[in-house]
Amino acid sequence: MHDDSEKYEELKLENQLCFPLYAVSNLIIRKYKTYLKELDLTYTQYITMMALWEEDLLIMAELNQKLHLNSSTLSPVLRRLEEKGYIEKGPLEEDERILFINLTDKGYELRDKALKIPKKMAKEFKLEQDEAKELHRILYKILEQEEKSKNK
Amino acid sequence: MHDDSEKYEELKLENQLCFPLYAVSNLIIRKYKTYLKELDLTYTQYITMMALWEEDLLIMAELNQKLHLNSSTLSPVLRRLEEKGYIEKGPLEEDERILFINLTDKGYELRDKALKIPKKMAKEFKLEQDEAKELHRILYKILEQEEKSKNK
DNA sequence: TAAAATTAAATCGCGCACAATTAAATCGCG
DNA sequence: CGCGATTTAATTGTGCGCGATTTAATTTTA
Repeated sequence: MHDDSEKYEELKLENQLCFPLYAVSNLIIRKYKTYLKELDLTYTQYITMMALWEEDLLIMAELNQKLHLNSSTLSPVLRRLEEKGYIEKGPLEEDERILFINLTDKGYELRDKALKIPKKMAKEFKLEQDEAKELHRILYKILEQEEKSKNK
Repeated sequence: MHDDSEKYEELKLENQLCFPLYAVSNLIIRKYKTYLKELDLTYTQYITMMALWEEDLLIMAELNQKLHLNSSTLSPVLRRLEEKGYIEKGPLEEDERILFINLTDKGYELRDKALKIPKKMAKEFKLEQDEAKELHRILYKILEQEEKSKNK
């Protein structure tokens, strides 16, 4: 009743949610690497491009919010994307503290090459469609909960 | 019908599973930092300690498998845990290629301090119990799928 | 309107994560 | 036994992720 396994139950790896989340996230990013290498992108660079393919011309603050990453992570990512010629960026004329970011033609063109990646990744993970949907729903519930608590 | 939004639907951030997984994983680790700072642990060091609290005396290969991390990640993590005095490690006598790892007394004692962390984290994320269970189940399904494909 | 406060992004330092390579110990086959 | 093949972990180099700090532009306020 009062042995270790009872007392420390909450500290077991298998009873955490954070741990499988972390492990699966790492696993998926590892899988992406193979395919992203062909596009000369890292995973973080890839999701940054995704955000820009959806809406060209973003400012840093918008990208921070969309990707849940702050400028100390994204600044060097954007620098590398610019060096590769996929984006261009600079201070906004109206307010030079603000950084605008948009795609170059080369960045636009990459979108068609990227199209095959989701198809390939889908084959790697065989979840039932309702499981995938449920996973998606719960994860976004957590993210939205966080958004709300931030805006308080 | 054949406009951009249709063609590139699969490339939208909101249609990915990887992206919310990655964002939630980062978010949770960020939350842990506050509490782990008191124990002088990083998140990766914390899950390493969790593995050892469950089963003292592991070898590197076992830890790799348990944490889904390889030695190039864990070697420096273990070095830091040893520097902090929480673990000790060294070559196994029977086979000096193999690294054994076990807790020091100080490492054992940390377990009681760590006990409050799961309680604090539970308050941060308000998921229904059945949602948490379902999330847990699906994540482990993905991890087990990967295990199997490795052992082929 | 000049100084103080605020805002936005960049920089810095640290610790992962990982693929690729290296180093060292053991195994196994002739 | 001897030596090439294999196994195991450590090292190396790159790119995040993040908190804390810095830098620079704009806004507020006295």
